[in-house]
Amino acid sequence: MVKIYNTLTQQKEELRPLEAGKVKLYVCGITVYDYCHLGHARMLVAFDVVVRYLRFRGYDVTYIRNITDVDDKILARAIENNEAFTDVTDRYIAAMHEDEAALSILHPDQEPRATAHIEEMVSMIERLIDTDHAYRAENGDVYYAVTRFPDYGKLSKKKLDELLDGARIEVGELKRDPRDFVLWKSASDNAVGWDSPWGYGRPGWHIECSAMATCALGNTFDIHGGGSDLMFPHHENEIAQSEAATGETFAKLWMHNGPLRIDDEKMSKSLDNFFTVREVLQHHKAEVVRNLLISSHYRSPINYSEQSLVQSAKALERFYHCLKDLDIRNAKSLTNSRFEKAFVAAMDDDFNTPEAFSVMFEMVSEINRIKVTDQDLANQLGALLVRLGGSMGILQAEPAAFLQASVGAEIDSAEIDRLVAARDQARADKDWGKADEIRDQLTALNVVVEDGAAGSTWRIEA
RNA sequence: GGCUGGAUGGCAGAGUGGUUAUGCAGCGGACUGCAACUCCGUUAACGCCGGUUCGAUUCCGACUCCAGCCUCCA
Repeated sequence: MVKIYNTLTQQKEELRPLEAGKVKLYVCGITVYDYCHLGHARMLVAFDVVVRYLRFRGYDVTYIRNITDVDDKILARAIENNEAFTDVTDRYIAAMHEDEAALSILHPDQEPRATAHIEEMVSMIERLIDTDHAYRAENGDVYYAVTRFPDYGKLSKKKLDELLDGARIEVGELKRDPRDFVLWKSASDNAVGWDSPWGYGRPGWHIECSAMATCALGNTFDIHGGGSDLMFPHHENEIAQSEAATGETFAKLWMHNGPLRIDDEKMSKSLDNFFTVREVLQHHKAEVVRNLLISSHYRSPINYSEQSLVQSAKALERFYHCLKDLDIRNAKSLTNSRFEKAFVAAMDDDFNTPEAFSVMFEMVSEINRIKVTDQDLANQLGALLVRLGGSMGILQAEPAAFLQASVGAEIDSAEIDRLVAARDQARADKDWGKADEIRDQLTALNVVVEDGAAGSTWRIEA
């Protein structure tokens, strides 16, 4: 029984899909005007774990994550670079797919783009105008009349009159109410845009998700997710638009992942602490980054720092060290063990990855303890460990490959093998001085040698 | 100012009305030529003040501090 924290009700709820065994999930994706940053990665990984785990639990998940491929920032970037806005979006969509692949993020089942759903947006806006939830301003803009939706604020727990205090009144205001938000922006004929009943223009940001989500999943679906910073106004507005247009509940359950911080500061361009995924992956193993992103609960803030990366790397080293001597491939995963039950209980409880990790580390201890005396059981436990790790998208690499991989510096593994063999010979000759000298050379290369019963192995020190 | 969430051992980070989270680090021991890896043992915590209770880190209330959102934002 999977329980998920619902932002709407502010409590954990049992997952009861509309259709038994099937989960329909919509997540707000990325606006593609630049490379993905670590905050994006956090969101992508958080929902990747949701999808992987629900599938692990036997659910048939339909995962939709949109791409915002038209908006002011994209258009500004296109002008800046003197290129077509589609050149900008094509480039960053391709880059996003590369980043996702590197971080072992599964493809959504559909990746709808805003520009491919203008028609649906227009017809939704028409319905909103017909029902007096929206109005056309003099210049062709269309606004949503927030006061016409009594439930406005139910997701972010804001009261309409409280919003008035903070609302910014813009110069040349065309809105009837400062809290209203734009559904359709009029545009000059030479700008990017589409024809509409209200004139040439382009859609507002919020309407695209309402249109694409209902188009792909129906008026009502199971889970809607996104970053916590999207809760207001984006998700609040999605609810207002969709529920006013369809008269039905939009998403039953809302999930929000917590923010990513950099060295204990909010990540922002002004602080110049903005890391892109590809920058980070030049210096760190993708799995280490991914593991860092799931080592805290998805709703908590995560701090990204050199220290937290080292911790993540060490945790993975412990796993892979344990798996290294096992024969996983020919082992059958243990079923129904107390470990699996504890793991499932942890993950069923709102995807509690830290608690799941504690179970997995207990498995590591157990495997290390018995691996000499009961190789068979150790292999089975190892297979289980890999299977459980798979439900979170980790531990799928070859242990030796993980341990000997290095990022950034080129490693000459043949040379290392030669040094290790030479040291082994020196040890066989009981020439400790020479053996230690070679080890010093290896240490200088960031290589740690480990002498085992079956000979010496090496790994790259994180 | 409003709303939401948080304050746990040296660090990271779960959880629980009474019993070891877990990882890293520390300490003692085993293993090792010495290490590394691993194992065994071990130290150490629940912001502050009240209340409920036989008993609270865990429930309730006040307080202090922190973060996020209220503007584009994953």
